[in-house]
Amino acid sequence: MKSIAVLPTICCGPETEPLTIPERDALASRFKALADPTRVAIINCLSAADEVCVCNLTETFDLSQPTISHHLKILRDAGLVESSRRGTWAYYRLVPEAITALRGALGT
Amino acid sequence: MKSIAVLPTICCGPETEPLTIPERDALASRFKALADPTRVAIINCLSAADEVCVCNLTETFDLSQPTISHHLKILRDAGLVESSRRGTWAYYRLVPEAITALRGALGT
DNA sequence: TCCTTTCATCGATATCCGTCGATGTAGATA
DNA sequence: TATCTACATCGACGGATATCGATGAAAGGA
Repeated sequence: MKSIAVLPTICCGPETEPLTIPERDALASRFKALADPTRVAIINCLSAADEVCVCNLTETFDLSQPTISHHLKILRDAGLVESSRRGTWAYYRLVPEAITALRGALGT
Repeated sequence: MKSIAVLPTICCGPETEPLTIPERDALASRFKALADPTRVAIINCLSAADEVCVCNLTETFDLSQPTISHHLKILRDAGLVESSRRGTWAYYRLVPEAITALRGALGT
């Protein structure tokens, strides 16, 4: 239910303008969210389904439940995923626009 | 003068296969190389010209020369840039295929 | 040969990050 | 109310990382 901050500028292409400091910080923050094998796997897992319950993730990965929750928070803060609770369970899904925006930052 | 390891699999798209552990590790390593504002700015700087001398980078950024060299090594190890020495100077350039491959990993 | 310049590497340090157990919170059930 | 489950948060610990000064290596010039 959050608005998605879209990357305003392109990072690396043939005719590329210099990034401002806030822009390069924002880009690095987003890449940092993907700079961990577990988080890459979570994103990959979410991309295969509309929604994934946290309980499924804790089963899939050989990590403690707090660790999974920690990674999900990082992905949430980066705007790459969003969550919603239904009853006792929390379901996470990808934010496709955020992925697309990141991809766009890597060139035209 | 190095061969470029191309990302074999796509991370996050509509019909996406699960990543193997080596694949997700390789992807995370490459994203980690971009998970720093200085390195994002270096990539952005390199994308604006064919080649950039290290001396220009040390002038551009308010960081010590060893720190710049450290970041360049990380980008080199990730295969995102390559370098060549001519005389006293070292010139760095982008590896466009690596950037393209990373972009491809973020979807079709 | 000696000195200067350019860049890479080394060693040290402060901070960041991934991980875990313990605890808190909210919903469901009884 | 009491209790159980699913998930988030807290606090702590160990390992990784960004940064620096000092040093090394290689090339050019005096």
